[in-house]
Amino acid sequence: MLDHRYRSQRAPINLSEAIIPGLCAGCGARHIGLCDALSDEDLHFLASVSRPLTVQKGQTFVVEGDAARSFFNINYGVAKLYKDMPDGRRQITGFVSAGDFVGLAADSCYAFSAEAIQEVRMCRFDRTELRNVFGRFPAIEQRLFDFASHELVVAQEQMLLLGRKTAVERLASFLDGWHHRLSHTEDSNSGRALPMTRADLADYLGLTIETVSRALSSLRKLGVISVAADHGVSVLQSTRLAEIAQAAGSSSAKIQPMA
Amino acid sequence: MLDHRYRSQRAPINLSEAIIPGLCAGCGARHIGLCDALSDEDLHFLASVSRPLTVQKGQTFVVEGDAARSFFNINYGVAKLYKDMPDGRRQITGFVSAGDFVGLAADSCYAFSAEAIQEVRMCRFDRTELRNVFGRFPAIEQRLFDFASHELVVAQEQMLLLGRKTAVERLASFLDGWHHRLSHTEDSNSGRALPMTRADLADYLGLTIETVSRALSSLRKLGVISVAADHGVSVLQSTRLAEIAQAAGSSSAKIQPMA
DNA sequence: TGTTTGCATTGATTCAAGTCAACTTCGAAG
DNA sequence: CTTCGAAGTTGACTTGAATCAATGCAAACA
Repeated sequence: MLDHRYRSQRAPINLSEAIIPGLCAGCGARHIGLCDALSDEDLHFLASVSRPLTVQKGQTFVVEGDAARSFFNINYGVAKLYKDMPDGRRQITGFVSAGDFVGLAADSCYAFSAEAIQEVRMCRFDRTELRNVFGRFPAIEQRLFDFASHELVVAQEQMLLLGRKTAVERLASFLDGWHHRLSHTEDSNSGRALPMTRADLADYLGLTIETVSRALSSLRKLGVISVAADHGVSVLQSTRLAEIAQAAGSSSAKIQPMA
Repeated sequence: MLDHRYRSQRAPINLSEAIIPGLCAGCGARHIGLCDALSDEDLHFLASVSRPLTVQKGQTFVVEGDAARSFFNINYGVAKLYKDMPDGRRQITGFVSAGDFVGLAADSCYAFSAEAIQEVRMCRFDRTELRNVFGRFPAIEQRLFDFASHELVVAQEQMLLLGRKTAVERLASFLDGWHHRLSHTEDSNSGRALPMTRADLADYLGLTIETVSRALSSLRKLGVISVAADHGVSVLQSTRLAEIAQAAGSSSAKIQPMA
């Protein structure tokens, strides 16, 4: 319900890529919060501080520790953000898709790496121009602020997941969240295969691929989801899934002893 | 080193509490990023949208799910932010102290609860006035944006900790971070007892109190820390502690086989 | 058409952290 | 001074997820 603000904002404008390189055709400027008509001067300015960028599946476009020169706004596709430990352990901190900003969690250097798990198209902004962009388009600053606040809410939710939930609860939480995310995007075909591999899920949920697989089997056996031949996951009972995710119904509704 | 921006900014101004109820005596407006002289009109405005607030140790001042009407800036003391599950499991998402903002991770409702673990003094702002405050003091908006970005970096770091680190690594990471945090605050008496209980540590690190205790014993036996009679923790070898926290030296410098 | 290869699933076993329980210490209350 | 209770430590045992290992399966390829 919250994602709505970030994902399903349809603007009447439809600026071609030829005019504003940084903004994709078809979606215009809606992703970055610009919904009003823009002056020629504004268009020229936007074109000067942003560039379109397409990265292929598997390609890394942000490397943890590199100087944080760019700031991205995703137009199409899904990418994973992650942190690696020297011995190879990896934690995926989030998946980003259309409308999301990438590059907030950065000071002089990026605090994470980013890799496309599908073909990803985005606008790249020069980070040094960010203040200027904000000055000219306060709507973008506000939108970015709201996005950051929302990311913090999501991050706290994820900390609860990683610190306190069981494997099955983690899977249920993720599937529940992804399900909602899809329903707010145009392509609400909830029966689709997930764009990420089991390894990505494991790295996101703080588990191993084997445990992810077993947890999916558990949920399947409970009749809450179904797993297709291509490993795609469909939610059959979304309410039940949400209950498992929040551990509701199991002990929150604990019967009070009479004594 | 990053905390420096948020914690050790000393402004020459020293506005009394009588003039601006929302700003504490002694620190003036530096916490919220106001370092220039303010006009009478500005002072009056600030007084109208903010109020000073003191909460005692153990007192909860933000409840998850409540309407997010206020926004806080901590002046003194330490508070814990946390999320609870219906069956009692708890995850502390962070500890906040002087200079920190509380209330970012909120939409219409707070996404977390907050409880003072020491006496805490803070400024409370009306959230509906936030836009007006930003409009009048762009420095605050910028500071808040920087703070939010930094919180995201910290949150991602914590996700890595909760998802992938061992108990000892988690403790080492926390102690290393707290050690740095202290060194940037005025009272850099690194031999101090931690303000939080073992239970708080456990809820922050996704462990049980017994495991926290055992991990502290491990680090003590390694000679990296010492634990005082009052359970206060002192760092003896900060470099070693940081290495353990990042799992460096164990396998990152793995010797490459000759073959 | 068979082979390879990358994912995914499932089973057997191990292990790090959780659970249960005993004990210590210390400060506050009586 | 004694008692009490909260907080912390340590030990014995259990368990949920990790690890190790085998197998399935379909797309890519020779």
